[in-house]
Amino acid sequence: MARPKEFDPNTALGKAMELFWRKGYEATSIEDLVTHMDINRGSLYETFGDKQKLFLACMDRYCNGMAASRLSMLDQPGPVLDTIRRFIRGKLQMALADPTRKGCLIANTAMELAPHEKEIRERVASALGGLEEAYYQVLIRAKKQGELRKDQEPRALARYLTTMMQGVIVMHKAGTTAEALREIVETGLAVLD
Amino acid sequence: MARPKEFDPNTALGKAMELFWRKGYEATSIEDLVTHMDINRGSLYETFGDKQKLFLACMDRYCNGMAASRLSMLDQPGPVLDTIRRFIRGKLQMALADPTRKGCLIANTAMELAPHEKEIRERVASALGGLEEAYYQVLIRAKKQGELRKDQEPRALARYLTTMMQGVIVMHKAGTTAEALREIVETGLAVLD
DNA sequence: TTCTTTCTTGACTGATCGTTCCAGAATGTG
DNA sequence: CACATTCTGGAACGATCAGTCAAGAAAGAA
Repeated sequence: MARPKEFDPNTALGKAMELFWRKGYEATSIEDLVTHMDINRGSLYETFGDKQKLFLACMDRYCNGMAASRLSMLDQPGPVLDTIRRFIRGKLQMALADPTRKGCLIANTAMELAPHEKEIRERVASALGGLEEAYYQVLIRAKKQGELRKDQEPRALARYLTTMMQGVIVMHKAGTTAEALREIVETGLAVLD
Repeated sequence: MARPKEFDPNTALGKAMELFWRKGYEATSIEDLVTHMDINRGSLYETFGDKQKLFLACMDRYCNGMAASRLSMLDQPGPVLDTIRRFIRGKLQMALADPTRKGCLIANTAMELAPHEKEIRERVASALGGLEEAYYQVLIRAKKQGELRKDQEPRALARYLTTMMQGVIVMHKAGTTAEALREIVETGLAVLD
């Protein structure tokens, strides 16, 4: 009869995600992971496969969290564009509340690994596409409710908003002040006016 | 009498910069550098110090190139805002012409190392500040010539433009198409309208 | 030609890398 | 209690890491 695991794979995966998110892929060693996840290296390999498979699982875990976050913030009553403004300002607040300035795992990975790893590039593109699609669906409603001008294209705006927030993440990691970041976001949101 | 070096330190530095720019800091080994720079490891250490000092020298080299590029594109005649538009579109063109999608060394470094390395964070902030300042000087002229509305703040717009381009870099590395990137940039430039 | 200084070549060091493997422990059924 | 199966702990493997060092080569002045 098999001995049950002494660790919870899901909890361990969450811890691995935190570490990869903060340090990146290359700078995170198996030793780092084993210590942070509080499991032994044999269990890590048996449960997750290898370092890259673990990383991919972490990206999935992160994207699941993002998807839930989008659902809870975009499906809200009131003026549609305000929904987007609140969502984006909320995202900025969350980033500003993070003293380690680890940014977004997807953006981090886009920069570090996407140009070199096809499977990772596809995962990143899929994640960004999901975020863009969420904006798009909301902007379509905004268009229908007359909140957008004729020349304001939902798809273009959705892509733009996704991109702008990536830029905010880069500036945040570079050390830009909270005040400056808020100003940048407000300036960028002017595209919706 | 000393034997002269068989390699040109400036040429070697340029090659190191290319490699760090493409692969990042952690993923680039001394072996990679030695091979790519076409010098031997003793010369690398004797000339540049160590890996991190070499990296910092590469950042300086990159920033010098950026500064020259800004000068040559921002000081131009004609409507001032068009100068910025051309500069940004030119930057996008340069990025799109790069099959390796290596992005911008400053943005890459902001994401990979800035949160963890104080000196690197300062260098990154300085570089981004220089770019922002260039936009700012041009936007002040635009304001004076009546090309900006009263509510359009040069400093806010300068920060915003710097940020938006970081976002474009992330999306480019993530695999976004040229068409989509052009649309994003045009949408983002609408803030200047 | 000799001598001094510096360069190149590449071996070497100690540490760490990702991954595999083994001994002993723990689990639960028969 | 015995047994089969799985888990934990952590050593070990082969490779690579950043950085150091020694032998021999090259340069040019005396």
